[in-house]
Amino acid sequence: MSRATLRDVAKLAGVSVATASKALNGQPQVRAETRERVIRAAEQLSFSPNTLAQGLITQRSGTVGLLTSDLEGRFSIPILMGAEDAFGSDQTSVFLCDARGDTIREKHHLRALLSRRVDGLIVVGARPDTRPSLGDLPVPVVYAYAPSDDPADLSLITDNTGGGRTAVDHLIRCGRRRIAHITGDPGYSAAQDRARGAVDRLTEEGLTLAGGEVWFGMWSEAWGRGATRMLLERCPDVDAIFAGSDEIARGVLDVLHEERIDVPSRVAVIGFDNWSVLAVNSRPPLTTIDLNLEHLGRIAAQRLSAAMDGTAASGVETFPVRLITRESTAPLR
Amino acid sequence: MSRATLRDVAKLAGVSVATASKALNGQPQVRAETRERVIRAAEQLSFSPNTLAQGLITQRSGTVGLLTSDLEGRFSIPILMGAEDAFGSDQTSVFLCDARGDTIREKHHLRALLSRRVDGLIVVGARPDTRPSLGDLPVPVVYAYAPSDDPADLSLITDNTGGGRTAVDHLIRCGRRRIAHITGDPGYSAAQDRARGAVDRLTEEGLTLAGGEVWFGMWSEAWGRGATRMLLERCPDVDAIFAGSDEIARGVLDVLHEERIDVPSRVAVIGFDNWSVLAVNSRPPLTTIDLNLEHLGRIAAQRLSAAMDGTAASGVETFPVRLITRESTAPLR
DNA sequence: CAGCGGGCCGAAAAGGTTTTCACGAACGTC
DNA sequence: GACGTTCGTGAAAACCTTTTCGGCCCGCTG
Repeated sequence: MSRATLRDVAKLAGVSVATASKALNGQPQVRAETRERVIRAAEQLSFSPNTLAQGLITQRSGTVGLLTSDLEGRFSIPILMGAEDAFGSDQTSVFLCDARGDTIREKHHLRALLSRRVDGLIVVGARPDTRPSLGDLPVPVVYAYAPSDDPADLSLITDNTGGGRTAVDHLIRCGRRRIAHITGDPGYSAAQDRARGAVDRLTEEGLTLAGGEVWFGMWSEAWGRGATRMLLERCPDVDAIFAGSDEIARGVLDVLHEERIDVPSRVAVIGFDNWSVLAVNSRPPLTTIDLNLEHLGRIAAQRLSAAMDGTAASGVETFPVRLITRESTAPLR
Repeated sequence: MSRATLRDVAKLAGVSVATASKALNGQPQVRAETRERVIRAAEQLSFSPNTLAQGLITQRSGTVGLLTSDLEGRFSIPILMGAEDAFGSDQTSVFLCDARGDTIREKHHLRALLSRRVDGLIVVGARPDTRPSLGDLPVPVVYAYAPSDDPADLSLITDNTGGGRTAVDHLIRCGRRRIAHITGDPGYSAAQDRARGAVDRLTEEGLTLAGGEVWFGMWSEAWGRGATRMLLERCPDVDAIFAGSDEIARGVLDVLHEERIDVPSRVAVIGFDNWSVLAVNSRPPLTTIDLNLEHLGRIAAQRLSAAMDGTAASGVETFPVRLITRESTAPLR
């Protein structure tokens, strides 16, 4: 099965390539009967236009690059799906490249992508902290998840502060008053932001954190377990725990369960990320905060399209997160 | 920042485009001094060749398509990484498309990829069962993870039977004799194959499954928990459990822990998949079977390269899995 | 000194498509 | 019957690069 060219189609239809092109592309200056003949010829040869040649002359390759450092991670994939969705998949295909956290590999991929004449670039960081800008490029770029350090770039991020606030707000609405916060590495802006949001909301309510302060540590179940044990010792009457990630929340649940402390009737637990393999399967299923990453991906695609059409934006846009209610939280009584 | 063409480079270097091309591509028929001049000009203009044009004439786009139905899943990503790795990333870029289990979406993506003149295709199924062949295509195809139903195609799969055998073998070497197997949906060939491997190895040793038979159910923690409870009731002296997935294994561990049954001293537990967020974080960390998917991806890339160079293969190749020993198994005593 | 071969370089074709422009025919108008 | 429109079609240029082949200049050989 070999590839037919437009010339083959034209010959079979008895017209010139120019006419064939116009017929297939819906240009008006061709007689209906002729168009019909061309289309039939194309089908008969199962012709499909060579996108490379098209790109060469239209100066649009119909491709974008997705440059990430978080492939096996769970962030780039939803973003990719959202983006794939927003570009019609027949219009635009996406090159996926994983730099694996390595700057020179990133440069490498960048060169390759530019050489392939991608129409735009989406850059997804591995963590929500600011990352170095790629600088001035011949194609539009949007940074998603991790913002660029250059305000002239366009960055799309999730609202971690708002997420912390939402989580605590939900716990308060459940009637909880003694709320603790166990979270990950304090070196991550995500940890800091979520904690800030949580504390802000608590302060509005005239409350302070159970346990006195935020329990920073690591993004792991083990830390969730350890911190929970310490927390229970220092503060046995805690009635809600806001975990900075679903992994941590799993550790929290594990220890509560071990101590025969019922969730949610005695202690409510809320996670962060809505990583479904963790959140759905836990006992009980975990209320958590969803980052809305597919949405972020869709917006990234839209912004990219806009920029390709000449209306580029810049600055940082923050997108709201979403509360997912499951069974690990419930009103008191 | 706009894109320089080879003609710009040639003009700046004071040579013809032909010479410029040869200079940059290391062709011998150009004087060293001239080459030097061209290279400097190229750097100065930060020239990068237009891959579309190159592809047009060499008849090679330097791209491959990865068609999957398992994006948020954990299988395609390692395969993608392996493939990206095996193709030099500067030589070949990969288009990632997710059909989301939808046949017409798959057709759609396929059209788009062929239109983009990909040099080859890797098809990754969502589950290890046989899937329909894409049929005769103008480019080579390799099926990975899920084999094609057409023996004329080339399929690369993991050895699930061998995995079951390896798991049980490990438990036997740990001195266990009363080994149970809790696994997922019996409609998955993976479940059947793993079970068969396990039973085979048991039979060789003159043993039978603790609990009398394989506990088929669902691929979830909840099933792991439920099955374990039933198992303990029917067969309280079980000394090892082989779980058909890490998710199930998590459920198993959870109940054992709840029942204060020590792992691994009283019951050893082994999982399947080496899904690290589950396996590494569990208590204790989970011994499991790794599918070696990156390796599968690398081989897929190699087979594809070979096919592109004219030496196509067909049939089904099975690749061994790998035992990852952590702390949920240990010799008795 | 004629002829020849080797070393470097440039002109041109090729790859597949889109788009512009010119051309011819058919038709209507005066 | 001459002229102006409109409609449909085709020739050719353009996109950017690689590759073939011919040509030029030099130095060498006979």
